[in-house]
Amino acid sequence: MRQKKVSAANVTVLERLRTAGLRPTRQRLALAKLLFARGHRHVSAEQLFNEAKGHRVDVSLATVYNALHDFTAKGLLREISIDSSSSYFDTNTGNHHHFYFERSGHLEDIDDNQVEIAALPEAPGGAEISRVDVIIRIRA
Amino acid sequence: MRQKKVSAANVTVLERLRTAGLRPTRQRLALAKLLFARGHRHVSAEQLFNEAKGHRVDVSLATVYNALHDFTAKGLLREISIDSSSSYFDTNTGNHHHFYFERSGHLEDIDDNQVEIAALPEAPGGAEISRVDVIIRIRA
DNA sequence: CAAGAATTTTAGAATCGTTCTAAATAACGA
DNA sequence: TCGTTATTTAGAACGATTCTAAAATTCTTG
Repeated sequence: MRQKKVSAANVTVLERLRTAGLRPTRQRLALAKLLFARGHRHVSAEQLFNEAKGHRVDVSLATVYNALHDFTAKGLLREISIDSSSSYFDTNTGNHHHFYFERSGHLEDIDDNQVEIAALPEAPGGAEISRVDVIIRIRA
Repeated sequence: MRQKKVSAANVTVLERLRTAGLRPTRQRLALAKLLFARGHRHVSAEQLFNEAKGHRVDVSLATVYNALHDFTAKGLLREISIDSSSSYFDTNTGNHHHFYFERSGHLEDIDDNQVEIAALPEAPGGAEISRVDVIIRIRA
């Protein structure tokens, strides 16, 4: 295989994978670069797969699923299921909420500090709350 | 077919269907009775299908799906997609929120007045908010 | 650097929930 | 009752996702 120049983005992504305890394989590096290149994103497996193809990144669909799940398990991504037809993966893993555009299926982040929850019920049996998701559905 | 005694529950359900503009067929009546017999519930299509079988209600799976969607379209049910693996239908159509038990996949209603949202962002472009869902995820 | 162990990738099959099809049946209104 | 319209149905089809088991790659150790 041809030797590839190690760019700054490459190094960063490589370190992120290593730190997360994931072997930085060619496929994971390429997918991580696509995912984390700029700003936060919401992608489905199929979307990422097609994007990879567009960038001449040769990966199988199974690998895209594996990578998305591995990244999620290691906290590099967060999985979102709003529409039952498919799952989305969010590169923003911090506290935040979502606008959901019902017509298009599009998702948009809402910063945590834009939503203020004044009262919440106790979790039954004093169970631990893993997180609170607020989804604002937009009909238009 | 054998003539069936028209019980009070029957009448109520029949009226609900008619009022909603749905023909009260044998199948829809039976499913509606199962759904609305007591308290609020969250059911998947498969669950309702099996429950019907258990009650000697002879319906096809396709009809269960049709009924659930028809009921939802007419406002008798609300559809919820939290776990991407399957959809749930909630007999509680009023304003309320949910506990979601990640381990079991179980859903539990939270009364609207138990959650107080003090601040919400504007919908982009002044779009109309169709509803706000709050999901409290319980890890335990 | 070589060799072995452990992990990852892959194509394609398999699975699962859901929707579609088109024909048979049932409900409605006149 | 009759014709019209809506509903039900079995089974095929579908789309997203997971599984399989073999091949390839990465890591570790010497």
